Amino acid sequence: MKKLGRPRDQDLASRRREEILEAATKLFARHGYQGTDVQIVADMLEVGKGTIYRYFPSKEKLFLASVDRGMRLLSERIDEKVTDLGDPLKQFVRAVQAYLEFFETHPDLVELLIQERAAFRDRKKPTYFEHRDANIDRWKGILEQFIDSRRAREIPVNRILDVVTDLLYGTIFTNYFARPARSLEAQASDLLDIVLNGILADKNDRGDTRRHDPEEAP
Amino acid sequence: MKKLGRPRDQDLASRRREEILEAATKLFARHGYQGTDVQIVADMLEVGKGTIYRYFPSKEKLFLASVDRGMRLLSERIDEKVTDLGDPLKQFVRAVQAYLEFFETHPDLVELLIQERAAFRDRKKPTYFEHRDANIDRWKGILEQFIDSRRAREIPVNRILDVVTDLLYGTIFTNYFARPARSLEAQASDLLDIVLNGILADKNDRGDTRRHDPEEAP
Amino acid sequence: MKKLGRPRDQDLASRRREEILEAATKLFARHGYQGTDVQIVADMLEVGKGTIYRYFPSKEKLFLASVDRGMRLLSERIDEKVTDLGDPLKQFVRAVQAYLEFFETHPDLVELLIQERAAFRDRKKPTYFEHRDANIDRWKGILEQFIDSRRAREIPVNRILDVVTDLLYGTIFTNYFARPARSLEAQASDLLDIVLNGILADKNDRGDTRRHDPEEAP
Amino acid sequence: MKKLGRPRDQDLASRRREEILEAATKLFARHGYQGTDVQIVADMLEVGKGTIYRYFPSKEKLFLASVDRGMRLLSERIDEKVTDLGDPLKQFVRAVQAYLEFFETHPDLVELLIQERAAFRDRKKPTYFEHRDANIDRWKGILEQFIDSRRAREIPVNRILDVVTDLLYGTIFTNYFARPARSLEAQASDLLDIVLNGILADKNDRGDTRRHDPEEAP
DNA sequence: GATGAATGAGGATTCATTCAT
DNA sequence: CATGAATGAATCCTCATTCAT
Repeated sequence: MKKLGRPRDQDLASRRREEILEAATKLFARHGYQGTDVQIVADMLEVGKGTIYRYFPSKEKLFLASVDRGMRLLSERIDEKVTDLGDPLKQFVRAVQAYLEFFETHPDLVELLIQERAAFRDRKKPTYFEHRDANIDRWKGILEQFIDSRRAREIPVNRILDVVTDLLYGTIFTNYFARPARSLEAQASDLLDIVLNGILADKNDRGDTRRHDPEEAP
Repeated sequence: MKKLGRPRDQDLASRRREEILEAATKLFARHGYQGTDVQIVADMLEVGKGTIYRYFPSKEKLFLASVDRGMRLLSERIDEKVTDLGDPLKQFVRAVQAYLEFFETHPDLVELLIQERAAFRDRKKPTYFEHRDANIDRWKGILEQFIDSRRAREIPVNRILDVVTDLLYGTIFTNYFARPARSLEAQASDLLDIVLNGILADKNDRGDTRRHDPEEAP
Repeated sequence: MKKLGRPRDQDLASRRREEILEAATKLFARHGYQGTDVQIVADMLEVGKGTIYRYFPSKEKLFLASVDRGMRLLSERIDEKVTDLGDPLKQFVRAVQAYLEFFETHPDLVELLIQERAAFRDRKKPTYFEHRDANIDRWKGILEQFIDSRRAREIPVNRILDVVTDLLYGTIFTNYFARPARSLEAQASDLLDIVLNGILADKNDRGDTRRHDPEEAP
Repeated sequence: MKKLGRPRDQDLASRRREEILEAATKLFARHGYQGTDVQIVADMLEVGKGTIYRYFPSKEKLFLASVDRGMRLLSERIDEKVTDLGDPLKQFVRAVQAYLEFFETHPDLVELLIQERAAFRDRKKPTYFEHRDANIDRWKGILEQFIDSRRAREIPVNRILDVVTDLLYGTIFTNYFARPARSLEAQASDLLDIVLNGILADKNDRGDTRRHDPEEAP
């Protein structure tokens, strides 16, 4: 007697969820979190507003699920690109390229990251950093390998990763809202050139930059 | 010849403006743009709401003026620190240090930058980039000098500046909302070490990172 | 001649109705009329929401049927207790006792009566009064008998019934939401003592209470 | 410098509050709590909806303040009528009369009491009982005096008050929604006649009504 | 000049009811 | 028959802005 009547359709449900997240991502990116009425999400999908609320209990949850989906897609993309590469340097380079590529083809996600920070300032660790922290150990391992092989200078991996992740983070924002369009490959290459080689001609030209104290002249 | 000296009212008015901007900065940072009622700004200053509107024609203008004030303070601070330094490398290093220092002591401004992007997504070039663009040529000159002197590798200055400004931009955001507190000097130093020297032990270890095409194996 | 005996489905249907009303009574009492979603009634019975609508055409009808069921149970209970008692006074006393007892064991019905008045203020004579009016003539007869036998004072039975029904009505509400628990028997007894005997020591001590006009002192 | 600008007008504020409560009482009584949109309160007063919210932070608070105001008016009215009467019986009689009178001229309050119980079932002790409890001790004293003077039978005052307050409570509800209009004086008088004198002709005619156990025949 | 009283457009969410499966 | 997916009208409350005092 349990299963009379219309059966619950799990497949339908997850297809719907996905469709809704796709539309929501687009609209939250276009209009911002506050500027997006749940109604317009419903309109875009040609369903009733109540339907959205069947799948997501609130606008907030809908938004956060959209961000999370975006970050999952990013992780998957990077994993795909990096798998099967033995050389740690190659893995590193590919990851940087994949990261920049992903955000170029998914600019909506950049917007979502900003919106999330703006709207949930004090309620939630940003999804971006949650995902970053979940992956960071793997990259520590890869970089350590690379340093152990003497191909990189002996810099604590944490410092390298801080600099690199900050640089990438800053890059996607700047690309997104203040940089004239530009070839991705060129950009990745330039960025890597500097990170890998630095800008100095001579590595000994910089005595006063370590633990520099501005008050105490040399 | 009624009044000698500076007109008193002018002064009063600009002191008021400044007070309002200071309070507004704090509150917009704490509650976000949407979350900040003009009323609470008035409350913090113990004036009527109407008074705020006498000095700023709208909440939007008040907010943008707050951001602008913050960016002006940043520019002034950097200028102060850099003036009188002859060596271009020293100027560069000091500017990076001053920038990071400023945002550490003025975290509210980081928040304001995010809020501005989130709230005025499509209405306005972010104030941050307006200021950056106003200063960038000066830094191009400094870096060119540096390169001409053969102390830096011959990399187009635009590329260097893109990487460095992206890195700084990413750093202040990450510092602001996801990094455990850490000595500023150490951070500046680590960042500069990598930017100046790169992470590779050997500058010839990277043939495949320029204009890399992932599909075409070497 | 397909089916002998009572048609099975008829039975099933009315069992279902009864189950639904039982659950609905509990839930309407717990959450109020507005606060009770049809969904939670379905959930409690582990059926689909549509099933509820198969048995009751609307939430309103479901609610009113719940109240009606409660009042029918009350009437039945009182009839049971009163049948076979010859003495009119005994019948009266037993009815009062049974009434108070019933509402003590069915507090949900008190809540339903309030909810009905609150929600259908202007759309319907309260079910409680419909039932009361249906029974009142019988009690008039009983009381008249009692008065005719000279055991009660010659007071118009309508007046007595008004006072008694008002008192009972007030008692169940007060019991329900503002009285510390107390023995039912004691309560019934106290109430009847006052109604039957009054509170005065001397029946002549009250000249100024009949048709009293506060402006005109005696 | 404190008191420049438009001064706060305390008088205006409390006049407004009173006006709003008056309108709200009428409308909550007419349409019920749920059925009353704050907008229609605003409309009745020809002000904006926001104005209502300036004076009461929520619909709930507005409603509860309306009930409270009603109960305060009732208390005042009874106090007025009872003051300066020496005889405890007279005070009692007058209070009963004033109570019934008040609810006859303020039927809206009856409705509010029902609505309050229906809507705030589990969130709040009903305002009616809060007020009743605040006054009950005074009446205990008065009745005790009366009993001590041997004019009333020796019944615990609590029992008397329970019966009387229940009766009054039941009466106002029944009057309000199920009784054909009737002279108040007559009603008060009938009610008091029964409470004071009881309905029995002979006080000894009721051996089986005290602590009656229906199972055990006499 | 300064104030704070008034306004009302705007937006998130709920839930009774319908009906395709 | 039974179900649960879909719907959208209904409703509370916020807050930027105006302007009489």
